[in-house]
Parts: sequence; structure tokens; C-alpha cells
Amino acid sequence: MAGIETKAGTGKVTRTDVARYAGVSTAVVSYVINGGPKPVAASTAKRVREAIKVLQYQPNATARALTMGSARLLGMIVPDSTNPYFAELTDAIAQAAAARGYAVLAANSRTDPETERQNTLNLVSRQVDAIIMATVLSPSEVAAMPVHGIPRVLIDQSSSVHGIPTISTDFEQGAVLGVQHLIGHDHRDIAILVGKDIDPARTDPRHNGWRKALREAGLREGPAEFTDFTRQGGYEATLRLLELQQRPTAIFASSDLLAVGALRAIHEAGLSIPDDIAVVSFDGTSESEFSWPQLTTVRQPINQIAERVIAAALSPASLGDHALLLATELVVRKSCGC
Amino acid sequence: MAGIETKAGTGKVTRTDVARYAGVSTAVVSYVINGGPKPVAASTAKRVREAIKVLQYQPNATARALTMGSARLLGMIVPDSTNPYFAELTDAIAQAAAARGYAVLAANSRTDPETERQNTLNLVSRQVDAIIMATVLSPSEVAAMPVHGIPRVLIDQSSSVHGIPTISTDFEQGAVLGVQHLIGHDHRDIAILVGKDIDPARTDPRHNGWRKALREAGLREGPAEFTDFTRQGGYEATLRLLELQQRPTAIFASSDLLAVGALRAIHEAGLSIPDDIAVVSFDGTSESEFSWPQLTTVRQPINQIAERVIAAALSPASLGDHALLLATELVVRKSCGC
DNA sequence: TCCAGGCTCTAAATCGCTTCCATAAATTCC
DNA sequence: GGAATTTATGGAAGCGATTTAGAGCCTGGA
Repeated sequence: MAGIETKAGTGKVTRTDVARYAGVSTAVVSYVINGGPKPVAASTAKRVREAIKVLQYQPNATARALTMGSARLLGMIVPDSTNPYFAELTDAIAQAAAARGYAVLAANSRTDPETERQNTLNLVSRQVDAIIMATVLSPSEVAAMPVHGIPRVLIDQSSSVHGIPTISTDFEQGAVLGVQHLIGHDHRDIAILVGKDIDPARTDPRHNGWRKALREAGLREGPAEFTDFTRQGGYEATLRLLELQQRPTAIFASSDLLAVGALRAIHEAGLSIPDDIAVVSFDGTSESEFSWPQLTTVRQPINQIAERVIAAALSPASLGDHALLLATELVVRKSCGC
Repeated sequence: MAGIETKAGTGKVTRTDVARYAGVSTAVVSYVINGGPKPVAASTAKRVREAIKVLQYQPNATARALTMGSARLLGMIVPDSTNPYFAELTDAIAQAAAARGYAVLAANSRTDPETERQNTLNLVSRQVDAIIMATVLSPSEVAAMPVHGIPRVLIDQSSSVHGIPTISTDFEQGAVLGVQHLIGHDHRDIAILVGKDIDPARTDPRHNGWRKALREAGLREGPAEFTDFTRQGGYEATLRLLELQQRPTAIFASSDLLAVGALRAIHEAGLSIPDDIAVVSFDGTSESEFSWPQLTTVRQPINQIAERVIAAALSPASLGDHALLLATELVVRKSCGC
């Protein structure tokens, strides 16, 4: 127990300790650990490995990061980490990153521009290898952030920002898919629930998709309710919808969260889903599968996104600065009336 | 634009660049940034601050971490990061940590012991200042992990592990609260849905609480269903419950996730909640507030937990190795029959 | 005029790791 | 048998920051 231990009790075992224990130089320890640039004799390597095991040595990733210029760390910023969609996406991305030896440091901007800026600065300061972000900032603000050459990948928005690759679901196409399904059920009066953007000039592509599907079917635009991107927001917006003179017969919710809020409002009004009001949502999180009734939803290809995002983040040059939009899939369940 | 820039185009601005630009030594830059150990003349400080602004210098946190021996980083491991309870808890903890200048690196063990071990090793290697974990390992396995003195804080389990502080909700008390409420509604046949542990010998304290409340009320133990800690798990377990000869009139679900699955199963069976079967859940996530009907739930004090956990993680000595159990609160909504 | 004592600021060591360069030992080739 | 390789190891520089020890320069008092 005594003897070659490290400097009494700090608990830190460094590569120097291993080298001393194995009777080699620190360089050799590195070679063994990394299959390093130089070869090591089998017998020596064995001694080193034994020392590592005995001392329970773990390389100091911080020091390694300093020399290598990479901490094998990716930063991620989302506007609401408790939104199941972002929780699932973050998890999928972390999973894909882990498969390549990277960890993901996730931050929550709480839909606040200032917090997002601070998060970004923090990640830059921590020298992450790339930043994956669903931004609430305007393109010009995003472009202006001092990231000192750290590559960024934008997610969850269809429009690309000059010089920054974007990978996202094709929101517009997805919305078209969902609304068309509702139209197929003979609904003529289809409302939409959409998150309100900080920037009123910006319009949610799902909103455009809804418009487009309606227009193509020769239907008039139903009511559009803008609200917070939360269950509560969906609930309140739907309450407003229900008070309308001419109540819509169907609602397209641009998020599962919003849809779940909508379901509650409709239930409370004593109306039946889908008979009185049909609902189609967007996202396809697990929550949508267990609501009552089960939500028919436009599923985002989370795993595909995760794979593409990681690929882009890890080889910044591979993707241009254009937006790569991935197709959605309609998951038919009960809330649409099928 | 040209001139004093850094080594052409790498994008990295180091303290050396700032020092050169300001015409001082690198030490002075440190002093200015940190209000450092030595004072700096006002005029010099101003020059340095200007250089920092012009060059958009951001200290390299990795290098700082190496010298300081702390990256101001906390590690966290949960068994399922997409479970809304853990998502909300992680967020609250990250929030509390951020208020003290720490970031949280979260990992998902997917309820897999081996993954949890790897996550732990990874965090140790990254020199996090502390590890906050909801473990799926046995106490002895936890104790045996080579963490080299990195403090750990256990969460989400009532029993403490020798030498490691634990902060958690008082699950047993919470379960008693929930079950008593059901008993108050004259239910005599109350089932429980509980997550199945990897270690069959371990018993969930909520299970004990349910037993205790029943016993104290002189009621016989209703059926207990063990299942995966997911919505799907709750759904399947409830299906089994519904097929029972003597169907329970109430269900206590030891998690919102499980309860949501239960609601769907009950709805599908054409039964009414709470008239045919009442449900009380555990956790109190936002999801429970928007299910149909709204779930009466035993709320975990997430923010309190977060505060305590961060305090414990940041001053390891402050808390002994005992378990600090926080009280729950019953949130009465609709699923209980009130 | 000189020197003590304050202020500022610089030089240099250090954190743990990677890797280039050099060196020593072992092997091969005439 | 000695030179030329090949193979295995060690020394030391450097990554970007913090911090200690100490070097100049001023000021003021004797």
C-alpha cells in the first residue's frame, strides 16, 4: 500500500507516477497509452500497463486538451432543455458524439438572447471543438458572435445563416404533410398553433407550410394562434381558439408540447377529439404516443439529425454553409380521426 | 486590421497576444483579469482592458483549469435524460451551478451499469470538480469506483452509501402521502406501479411507503407491478393490472412517466378516471399537469434538491456521509377524484 | 546627496500531457 | 569485425494560464 504512491493523499495520480512505477520515462507512458508515435517493446508496454492498473491511473483530459488543442468536447445550446423534443435530440446527439469519443456540454438559453450569448462565450472559452445551437438570435447577431473560428452548426431552423452550416428538419414540408392529412379528413377550417418568435418579423416555416397546404387545397386560412412554446402556451392558445365565433374543426400544433396543452383545453371544454376537433402535432416525441387520445404527429428524424449534426460538427469543411433539410414522416395515430 | 494580430488565422487569441498589444507582460494581463494577486496601475489596466476588447480575447478555460486544478465543471449522471423528471432536475442543477460559475456536463447511463462506469471514468478523466449521480450500481460498486478523491453526491435514492453524501426526496414519505390521499377517497384496493431495479434485492422506498400507508390504515396490500421506468412500461404494467380478477380501484404510480402510461391503458379499456380507477403519481413534472385527466401527484422539491446538491458538491466537507431527505408535497388535481 | 520603502511590473516555474530530436542498444550486412 | 541500420527509450520544448520572487523606478526623509 505504501511506497511508490503519489504525493501523499492528493488523490491525483499523474503520468509521472506511472513512469516512475514502471521504471520508464513519461514519454514511453504516452506511447503506450496512445499507441503513440513511437513503438514500445512488448515487455516494456506490459510493465507500463501494469503500473497503470495498479495505480488506477486516468490520463488528465484537461492537460491533454491543452496540448492537443482539443478537449473532445462539443457544446450545445437549446432554448429549452426540458422540452422533450430537445431532451430527446440532445440525448441522440450526445449518443452520436460519444460513439466518436466526444462528450457534449449542453446549455439552456431559456429562449433568452442574452443568456444564449453568455452560453456561447462560455463554450468558446472552454475551447469546445464545435457548437451546435438552436439559436434565438437573428442571423446577423449569430454571425457577429466572437467565436474565434470555432465551427458552429445550426439546428432547428430552416433558413441558413451566411457562413454557418445548418441541419434541420424540413419544417415546411412537415407542416404540409400534417395539414394535408387533416384536409384528407375533410376538414375545411384548420387552425394552427405556433410558437411566438422574439423577432416578430421572422415567420415559423411550419406556419408557411400550413398556409401552403391550405392554399393548394383551395381552402381559406384558418385562425393562427401565437403563443409560448410550452404546454401552458398551447393550452391558453387553444382556449382562445375555442371561444371563436366559428370554431375550427381541426388544429395543427407546431409542437408536441403545444398539442398536449391543446388536448387538455379541448377535453376541459367537454369536446371530443377527434370528433369535434381533430389534432395533428409536430415532433413525434414519446409524449405524443401516450397522450389521450394518442397524437397523430409529424415526426422529426431525430437520429438522422443527430448523425448529420455530429458529422458536420466534426468535419466543418464537409458541409457548405447551406441548409440541409431532412424529411419528416407522418405517424398516424388517433387524434386525427383515422 | 493587420499588425498585431495573432499567428495568422488560427483564430486563437492568447494572453500573449493581449500582453503584446498592450505592451505589458502576460502576468499583468492575469492581474487585470482576475483582480489578480498583485495590483495594477489604473492606466495600465485600462490599456489591457482595451486590448482585450479589441482582440476579443477570451481566456482559455482549459489552460486555466490545468493550472488551477479546477475546470469549474460538475459532472452529472442520470439513468434516463429524456425522463422529464431528470430533464427538469438536470436543468435546475445546471441553473444552480451556473449561478456559481460552474457548468454541468451531463451523461446518460441508460440504466446500464457498464455505461455508468464508463461515464464516471470519463468524468474523472475530465477532472470535474464533483460528480452528481443517480446510480444504478450497488453501494459497494459505487464505493469501489476509482474516483481519485473527486467528491460525489448521490441523488434519487434514499439510502446512503458509506462515505458518500446523499441528497434526495424522501420517497417513502412521499409515497405514504400519495397513498394516504387515495385511502382518504375510500379506496381499499390500491395497486402500485414501480420501476424494476436491476438488483432484485433492492426495494424502491416508494414501494415501502405504499406498504406502510396500507398497513397503517389496516388495508391489505394491493397488487404491485414491476416494470420498465418508461411510459411504455407503465402502460404494459397497467394492462396487466386491468386483467386482474379483482381489479384495483386505484393506482399509485411511482413516477409521472409510469402514470402517463397507466392513463392511456385505462382510457383504452374504456374505463373512467377517477371514477373507475383513480391514479396518483409521483414526481410532479410539467407533464403531469397536462395529462388527461390532470394527475394528482406527489411533487419532488426539485429546486430545493438542486440547491442542496450544488452546495454539497461544492463544499464536500459540509455534508457528512448521511442521506439528507427532502419532503414532498401533494399536488391535488383531477385523477384522484377530488 | 543617499537610501529605505512603496508601487508596478517582469521573469520564470509550474500544472500534466504530447511529440520531436537525440541517443543508446541491438541487429544486420559486407 | 566494424559500419550502417533498425529499434527502443529518454530529454526537453511547448500548450496557455497563474503566481511567486525579485527587479526597476519614484518618492520622501535625513
